[in-house]
Amino acid sequence: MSDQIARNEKQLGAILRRARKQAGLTQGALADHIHLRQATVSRLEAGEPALQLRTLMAALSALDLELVVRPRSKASAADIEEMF
Amino acid sequence: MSDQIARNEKQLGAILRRARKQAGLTQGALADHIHLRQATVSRLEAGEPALQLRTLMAALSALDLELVVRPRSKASAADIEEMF
DNA sequence: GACCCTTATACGGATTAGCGTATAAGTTGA
DNA sequence: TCAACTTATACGCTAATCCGTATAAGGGTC
Repeated sequence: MSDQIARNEKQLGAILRRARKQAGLTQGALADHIHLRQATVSRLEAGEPALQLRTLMAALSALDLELVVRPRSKASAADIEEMF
Repeated sequence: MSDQIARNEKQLGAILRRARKQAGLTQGALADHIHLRQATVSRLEAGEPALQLRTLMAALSALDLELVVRPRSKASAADIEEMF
């Protein structure tokens, strides 16, 4: 799988949806884990920008994911392997 | 600089603060760029969890940063650092 | 001390997330 | 085809964001 880069809410939501499915969870099951409603998970994955940061972090945590913040890469992800 | 890993809102806020300072911007200047108030930037950097996702993404964009979502790695120095 | 720049905090008001609950719409499998 | 599961959407409600504006609290220099 290639890098999961998110520069906006929609990309972030799409990444979360893929990760959740890969974990074999439904929106409802994930929502239970993080004590939020299934409707909220739905909106998160849909990329709504006005959701709370807490919702995102809770979902990431439940899916055992972490965020990395880095300068925007100009080149496509494919040609950057490791620089050192 | 090593990876900027964020597993919670506080770490994310700290990363944003470092990035902003490195860019030579004040909270007010950054707030102007993304059409938010200086007070909102302050709360974002303080790691308040209930801020909107839109606020985070706007700040990242203005600082020319992007997010990478990946499986959690082993505990890093950054985690232990802010672990109390 | 006094001054300036930056950051943190406050108040009233408008908008809205997330709640509980419920249901419509979409998807999958027998 | 159709039932079962999953996801998207709705309504009334409470609480909290973010707004504009303003001010208090730090931090540095003279």
